[in-house]
Formats: sequence, structure tokens, C-alpha cells
Amino acid sequence: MAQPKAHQVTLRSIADQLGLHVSTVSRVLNGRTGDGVRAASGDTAARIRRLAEELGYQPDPHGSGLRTGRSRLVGVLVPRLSDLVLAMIYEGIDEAAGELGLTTITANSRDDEQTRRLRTRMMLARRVDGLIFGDASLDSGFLDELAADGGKFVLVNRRAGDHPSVTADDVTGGRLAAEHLHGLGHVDVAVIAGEPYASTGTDRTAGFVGYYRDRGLAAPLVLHSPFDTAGGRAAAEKLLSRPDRPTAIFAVNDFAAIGAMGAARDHGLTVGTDLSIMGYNDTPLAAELPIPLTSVTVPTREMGRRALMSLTRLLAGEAVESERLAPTLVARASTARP
Amino acid sequence: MAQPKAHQVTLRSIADQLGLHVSTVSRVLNGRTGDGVRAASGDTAARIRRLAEELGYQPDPHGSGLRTGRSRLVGVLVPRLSDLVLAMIYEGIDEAAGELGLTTITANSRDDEQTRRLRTRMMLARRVDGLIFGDASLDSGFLDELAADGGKFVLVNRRAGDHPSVTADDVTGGRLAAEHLHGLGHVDVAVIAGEPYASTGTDRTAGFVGYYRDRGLAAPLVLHSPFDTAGGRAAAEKLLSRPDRPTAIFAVNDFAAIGAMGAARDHGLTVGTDLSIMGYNDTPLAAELPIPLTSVTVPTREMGRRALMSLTRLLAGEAVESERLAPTLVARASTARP
DNA sequence: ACGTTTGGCCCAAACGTTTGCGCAACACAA
DNA sequence: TTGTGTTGCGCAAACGTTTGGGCCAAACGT
Repeated sequence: MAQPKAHQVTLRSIADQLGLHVSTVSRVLNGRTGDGVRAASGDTAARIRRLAEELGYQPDPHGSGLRTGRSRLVGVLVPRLSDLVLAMIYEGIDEAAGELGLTTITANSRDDEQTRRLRTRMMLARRVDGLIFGDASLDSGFLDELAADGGKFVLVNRRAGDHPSVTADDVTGGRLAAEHLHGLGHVDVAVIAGEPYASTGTDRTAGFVGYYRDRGLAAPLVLHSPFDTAGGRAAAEKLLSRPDRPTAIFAVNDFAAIGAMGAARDHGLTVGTDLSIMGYNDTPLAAELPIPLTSVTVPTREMGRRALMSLTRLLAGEAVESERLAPTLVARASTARP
Repeated sequence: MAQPKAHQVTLRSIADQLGLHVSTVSRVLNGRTGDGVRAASGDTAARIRRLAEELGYQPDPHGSGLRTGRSRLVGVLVPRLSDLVLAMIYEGIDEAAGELGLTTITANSRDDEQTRRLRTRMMLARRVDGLIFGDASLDSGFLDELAADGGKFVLVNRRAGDHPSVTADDVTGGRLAAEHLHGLGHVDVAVIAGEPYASTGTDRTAGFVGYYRDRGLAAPLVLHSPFDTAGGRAAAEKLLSRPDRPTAIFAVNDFAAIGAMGAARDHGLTVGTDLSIMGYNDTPLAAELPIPLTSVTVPTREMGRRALMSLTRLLAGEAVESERLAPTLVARASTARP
């Protein structure tokens, strides 16, 4: 766009104007700034750089992509970008990518296997250099296939199989939650566990349940549900209708927790005093809610950044290890003594 | 990625296998499916198509981009993707783009002029065919420049100058809000108006204030603030500390409204009974809050879709008109008679 | 003075597409 | 037979870049 194709600034146009050959210009501008020897004389190099700057030269990715076989494009697949957590992770990814001169393209898989495959195909068709999956499913058939085909990717937020991943330590996070509620004196507790195919939900639940079990306490009630507000509301609805209603609910996700707060109110319960509810992720919203929500902070943006770094290492041919980031608990008014 | 470069499926590899020329294969596969005459014999065409399918041929965008000068890439600039409203708009854009075989790349401008310019530059360097701005500022100097340089773009969500845009009818939306609150009997009302550079905030405020003014009522208090929860909370804090505290608050954004709810609670006020609060955008959250939030629905995803459609028309050389989508009000428990 | 190195640059090929042009073969009419 | 069209393809050039291999001249070693 911009210029009607008339005067695109190209290596050639620069070379011609300077009476040099296009390859010289290319070498200077690609400047393996390290050695500096092989490029050109200090003088010509300077002239080239000045003119390039002046004309606002920007290498054409089609040209270089065609030649090098690399696109400097990274594909990012997420369940949905309108999930705040994923949006923040993506922001981290994109930020880090920008700093390295990479561009990201993203797509929603809606946690649907077919969409996942389709969108991945589209990204490969775009010739992405590598992929980041934020929507890994625990039965990772698709990822196994992709890896077997030589696909380069890392996972973020959710782990699966032993594909390299950057996640929070969700088991520990769940344990922290249990420790907090148990410390307040809650023994009848329940977990709104999210979708069973997501490691985030299952790991947090496992950590939570493990804590209670290790102490010989009654096993917490576990209920699966979608990760969103409506899902949390429905699950809490069920929990609160039971005769042996729990005194505290741990939702593995802030939005589910907010839904649970709604259900609590419908049951005439005041969150914090009649019923403790806590979430996970420490969404910016959590602190600002009418009743501030106890939650577990995970460094979302940092997770995204690291995932991208991992991917670049992978693309450079290095071996990469999975990373687990440490969560921390932040207590607020939504949880209190029973 | 994927194949180690060894056996990429290319027009040539298909042509060779079939003993045809690459141009023939190209013509068949690009099939101007309409005329059908000029391509090849029905038989060869079928053979080509079958083999391409079988090998999983995907045209290389670098090659075609280089040749055609088009990238089938659309750049989308937003204030921040972690703003749910923008995320949903972006989903609409990307969905529509996908259906047309276009790919979107996105970036956050954080409503910062310099970042905006920088990120736009990066997108142009990527040779996007066109741009969609979701972060237009009312003083549209940057956009004017870009348009003067022949840049192809449309605006979404926020309008500016008379650049083509797809937005909701925010003035009407503000009016609906005023009508609702006034209908309930509120005369001392206030507006948390968002940032003054965003048409969304100013238009909604103008519609709201206009309604009260047209009826000769006292002019609503107007307070600007950031669009997020913390901003809304701070603004509400100020409003509620006044001796002539309003009985109803219209926040031009659900998140600001949620912040306001928090402030209300700090003041010992029960939202709905002691103080009416309403938001805007009808975020999925609004309905699920402990105290469900009255809000104005705008067809976010649809807005995104239409913006992309507009852009494609623009790119096809057609003239495009701005569009205004109709908002509707949905009343919930957070607003009631004073 | 003569061989050898090295600095500085150019040459040319290749990456995968698209597309205007042209050509052979055939059909048909006159 | 010649002329006129049509169908079915191939040819070749171009898009902008990168990169291995030159080649010429100057600098250096002996």
C-alpha cells in the first residue's frame, strides 16, 4: 500500500543511486555488525546507511522470505483472545516478538480440535517459522503429530505431554489456595475445576485436593465447568444447592469465581462472611470488584515473553527445557473465617 | 518449518510430476472459477487439482506476494488487546478475514502516539494490504498524514475526522442511557466519561448530556477518567465524596462501572437501591456480576466483521461509507428508582 | 621485483509466483 | 486450398532478496 508501487524503496533503487551493486547494499544493511570486515569500506557503508535511512528503506519480507525460507512470523494459537488471561499472555508474546523483529499472527481455536487443526494449517500456509500454543489439550494427539512432522513449537499456559512449555506451577498454586482456606479454618471446601482437558484446571485442582488429602481431611468436592463466568455460576449453583454446602469455594479461574459470587448472592449469601470464594490468575478486575477477590497471581505477561524466548531458542536449534513460573497468593475480602 | 526444506510442495514440483508447465498449474489452481475457459482442458485441470490436493499444496505467500505486490495481510491496531471490548472486535475482524483468506496481524498502541506510529511503521514494513485502527484519537493528525500518503485504512469502534469508520451509534447509546435513568426518576446524575480523546466516550457523554439538557434539566456532572476499573473507581470516589452526590452514575464503559460499584461499596452504598450505576458495552461479565449491571449492548463482533468488509471494499477501489450500528439498552438490577 | 594476501566490490543464480504473449494443433467456413 | 477462430498449453520475464564465488587493485612479505 502507501506508494502506488511507483517508487518503492528497494535495494536496487539505493544501489543505483549510489552507483553500487545491490549485493553490496544488501551486505551492508544486513550488517553482521559483529565482524564488520566483509561488508564494505567504512565510507561506502556510511553512504549506504545514510541513504537507506533517508529514503526510509524497509526490506521487503516477500523478497527475503523467498530467498531465506524464513518469514520471521510466529503463529500463536489460543482458545480465545477474549479470555483476558490469554490476551495478556499474548501481549507478552507480542511484546517480546516485537523486540526481536518478529511478527506474530494469532487465531482462536475455541478449544475445538477441528478448528485447532484448521487454524494451524493456515499458519503453516503462511509459512510461520514457529508456533506457540496456548490451547494445548491434555490428550495431545494433535501436538504429537505436529512434532513428528518436524513442527517447531512451544506451549504456553497449559502443558501437555512432554512438549516444551512455559507455564505457571499450577500444582503449587492450587496448594497455596488450599493452605489459605484451610488456614482460615475451612474444612468443607469445593473446587470449581474448569475443563478436564486443560492442565491449568487439573493441576490447580490436584494441588488443592492434594493438600487436603495429605492432611487426612475430607476430600474437597470437585466440579468441572467451563472457564467463564456463566460456567462458574452454574457450578456454584449446584454446590450451594446441596444440603452439605461447602463453606468455601476455590474456582480455578477468576471469571468462574465471579460467576460463583453471583450464585452466592442469589442464595442470599454474602461473600466473605457467609461464604468464602477465591479465584485464580489475579485478573486486574479481581482487586477492583465490589467485594475484592482473593486470588493467585501468576505472571501472565512474563509467561508470554518467556514462551517466545523459548521458541526462538528452539528455532535456533538449541534444546529447550520447560519452565514453571512461581505463583503467589493474594488474600482479599472474599475469603474469611467460616 | 515442517519439512526440512527438502520436499516443499511447489508449483514446479507439481508441474514436473505431471509433465506440465508451472504456468499451467498456476492458472488452474488460481482458477478464476468463473469463466473456466482459459485455464486448461477439463482433464488436465482435474489431474492438477487432484495432485495438488494429494500433496497438500499451499501456495507460498512469499512468492505470490513478491509477484503481485499484495500480501493478503491486514494490520489491526488497538489500544490494548487485553481490553475485552477490543479483543471481541478483533475476533470479529479476524473471523471475517479468515473467511476471505486474509490474515491479520495486530499490535497494541496503548493510546500512545509514538507507539502508534512505530507499530504502524512495522505493519507497513510487513507490507500489509490495509489497516484497521481501533485506537483512533479525535485529533487525528496521524491518520490525516497516513491518508495523505495513500495509506488504506478504516477505523473501528472510534471515529475520527471523516475517515471511513465502523462504529456504534454512541450518541444514541448515551441518549438511551439518559432516557433509562431519567425514566426511573433520576435527576441528579453523573457521567464517568472516559478519555477525552476517544469518540466513544465523548459521543456517549454528549448523547447523555444532550438528553437532560433538551428537557431543561440540570446538566449532569461529567468526569473524565481512564477506561479501566481503577479509573472508574477513582472517578466514582470523587463523585460520591461530594455533598451533592448524584443518585445515578452512567459510566461509558462496563469496567469503569465495575470500579464505580467498588467505590459505592466503600461508601456503604448498596448498588441498585442506594445508588444506580450503569455501564456500556454489555460485556459478558455485566450480566453475571453479583449485582447484574445495566448496560448498553453494542454488536462488538459484528462491528469488527463490518470493519474488515469495509476495508476489503476500500482495497478493491470502491468508495466506502462510514457505518453506525444501533445500540440497545438492557436493564438489570444495578439501576432502580432513587 | 615478484609472489601472496586481503580489502572492496560485482556477478549471477536462486527462492516460488503470476501473467502477457505466442505458438502449435485442430475445427470450420468459404 | 487458404483464411479465420479457438483451444490448450509453454515461454520467459519479473517481483526483491541473499549469498557463494569470483575479479581487480592495493598492500604486504621476502
